[in-house]
Amino acid sequence: MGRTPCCDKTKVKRGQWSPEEDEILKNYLLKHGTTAGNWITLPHRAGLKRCGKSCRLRWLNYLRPDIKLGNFTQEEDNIICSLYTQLGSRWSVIASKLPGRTDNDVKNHWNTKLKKLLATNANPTRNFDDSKQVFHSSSMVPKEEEEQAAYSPIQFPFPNWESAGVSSHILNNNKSMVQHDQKQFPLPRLSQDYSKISTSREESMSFGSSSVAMHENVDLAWFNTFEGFPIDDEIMGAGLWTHQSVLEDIDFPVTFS
DNA sequence: AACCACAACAACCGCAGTCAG
DNA sequence: ACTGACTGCGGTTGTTGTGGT
Repeated sequence: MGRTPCCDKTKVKRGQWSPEEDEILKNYLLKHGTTAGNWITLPHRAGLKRCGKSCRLRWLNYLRPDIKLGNFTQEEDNIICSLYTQLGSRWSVIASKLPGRTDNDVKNHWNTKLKKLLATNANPTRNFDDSKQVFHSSSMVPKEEEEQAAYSPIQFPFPNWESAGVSSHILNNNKSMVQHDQKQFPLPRLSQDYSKISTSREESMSFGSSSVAMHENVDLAWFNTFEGFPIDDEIMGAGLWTHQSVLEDIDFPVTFS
């Protein structure tokens, strides 16, 4: 026995919403709210020939008063990319960090723009050239790394890190000390074998304003920024998510390869 | 102008979780 | 504890717009 359909699809209108339908739905929900009754019966109550799920989606994604329309900002892009590396495709959670944005909006934006941007920026074959303090591609890619890349297209926790100038901050502060949360610990030296760093969903995490990747061959690689770290406002404005709870789970100082 | 390819966005579908009866 | 209604979510598809040839 199959699942009971939520509505009779032969009797409901489908496809694009007309301005008139939008107006009816918006007026009804502004007057009665979304909690008076359920979504299934709402179309009938409001006088719409639509599926309840369709009404809900239309309201949540486009008609709500607090919806933020228009292009995504660079800051929002960075937040999405950063959270995607940590959470995967949990669009509703990611959208909750972006006021006014919906999960559908974020998902579409990722699928049409950010995923491609990432594919361009995050070449999984990159290696770090310590002498030149840059990353470059290598034609020699171990099979293990190819498999890792296939598992997760995300190779860096912050896909725009290079264009944002993050690498220079990492590299210029190898010997610095930073202070954070009453603790002192050395900034790590980034592994020269950068290609071994994995940021698969299980292995990556973020804390403070810093994104960190862990790997069996690289105890910890410092990617981005840290409070107390001499970074500029532009990068701070990238809006990387603070995850204090993770910070509390880490014993400092950590070791670096 | 017509056609095609691609991008962007809107909407749908079905599954899984939640909760009340 | 079980069941079904309902909701929320993420994957996918459909539609429209735009730029190139």
